[in-house]
Amino acid sequence: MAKVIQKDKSTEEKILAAAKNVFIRQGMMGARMQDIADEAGINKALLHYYFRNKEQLFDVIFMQAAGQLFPRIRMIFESDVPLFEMIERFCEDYIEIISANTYLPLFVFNEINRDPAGFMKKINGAMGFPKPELFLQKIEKEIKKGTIKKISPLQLLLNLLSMCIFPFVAKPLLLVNLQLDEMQFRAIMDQRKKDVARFIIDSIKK
Amino acid sequence: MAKVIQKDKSTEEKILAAAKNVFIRQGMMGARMQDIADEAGINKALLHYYFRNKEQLFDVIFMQAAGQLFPRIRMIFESDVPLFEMIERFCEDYIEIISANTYLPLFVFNEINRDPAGFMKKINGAMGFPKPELFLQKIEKEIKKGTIKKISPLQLLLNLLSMCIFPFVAKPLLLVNLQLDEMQFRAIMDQRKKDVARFIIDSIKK
DNA sequence: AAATTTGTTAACCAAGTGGTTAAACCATTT
DNA sequence: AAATGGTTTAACCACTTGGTTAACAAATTT
Repeated sequence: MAKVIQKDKSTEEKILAAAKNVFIRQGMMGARMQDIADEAGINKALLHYYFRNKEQLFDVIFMQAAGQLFPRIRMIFESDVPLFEMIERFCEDYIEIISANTYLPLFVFNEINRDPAGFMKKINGAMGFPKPELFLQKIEKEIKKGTIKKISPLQLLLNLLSMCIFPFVAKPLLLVNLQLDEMQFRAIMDQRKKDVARFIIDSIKK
Repeated sequence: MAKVIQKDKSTEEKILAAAKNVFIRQGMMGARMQDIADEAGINKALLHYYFRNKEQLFDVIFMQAAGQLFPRIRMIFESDVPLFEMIERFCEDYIEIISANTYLPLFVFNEINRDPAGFMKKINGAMGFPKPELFLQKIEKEIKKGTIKKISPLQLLLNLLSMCIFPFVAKPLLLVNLQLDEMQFRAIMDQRKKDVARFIIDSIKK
């Protein structure tokens, strides 16, 4: 029970929390090791004691962020449920996951933009990137069955991803432009779980 | 074919072109004045001769980019045409405009994220940010008339923006993950102009 | 053509930058 | 209490950063 053989992790945790904040605010390039140390309330040398250098620290933060997102997306895309249910699940789960870390999408897209090949290598090496093949197949099957309208599966996938992910990318703009606070934004996104799914299904069902 | 050896291009133009590339690749924080000078093929001191400092140079680039986007969006949102036509126009025009500069959305969202209040001040001072009020009103009117389904106007606006803008934010991911080249991406986005409008209208019309 | 203004450069600088070092601190073990 | 070994710090270092200077070259004006 109280078998805490682990060394005291409070410093490491403080560093990770601080680094996450700074990297999100400033990006990999803009982040300063001194800022991270200050935010963690420690000496800069101690950063290098726990994480050899900036890139390694960033990778830990990034993989930690990616690790809490991609595997769950993957599971949804690989689950063998009917198309409409898969759409509903994706909206529900994706928006729920990201609502706890709204910064994630912009953070991830910036990293991909900075180094697309390196990103895929990192991710695929560690956990495998979500592949939407099954989702695309399901769409084609339903079209052939005649249960949904004829539509490009790729375009439908883009629509689903867009409507779930984009509002988080645009969050700072929405907050300042529509003068929303965090709670209102959260409420809108909560409503959106059901709205997006219904919006899509309404559009494609015959 | 490299036809124009840009000797006729003025130094200022060379700087602006170089700065744009570097700022897009590296972001405001990641960009180095030396890199911009190198890419422009000039001495670093000459950069400061034309643009006093980095921030001013960035502002020029940014306002130039914003200036070719926001006024046109504004015009669409303020044009007095029926709802469905406004949706069609938005998809058509937005995707067409951005296709010529696919980097713009991510660039803009990063800047907003870096300093939301400062962004609004800059933009509103210079050109006015597109206000979707008329669009929202039109939706409510159509709902009352009973020509479209009951739907939250804000959610519908988010859907429209998401589906038009997001694919450009996600472009590097799409290219590397779906193994597309620039031409294929362009073709998909071209197809999308009509597809998104129809997708939306199919979903909301009674 | 002389004087003046504009464009361009190499060399430089102060203030950071990521990263290292050596010494100190502190909880256990001996 | 001395020794141990992981943790933390102040001081430091080599290098990069944005920005400046002073001299020079090329137009432009007189």
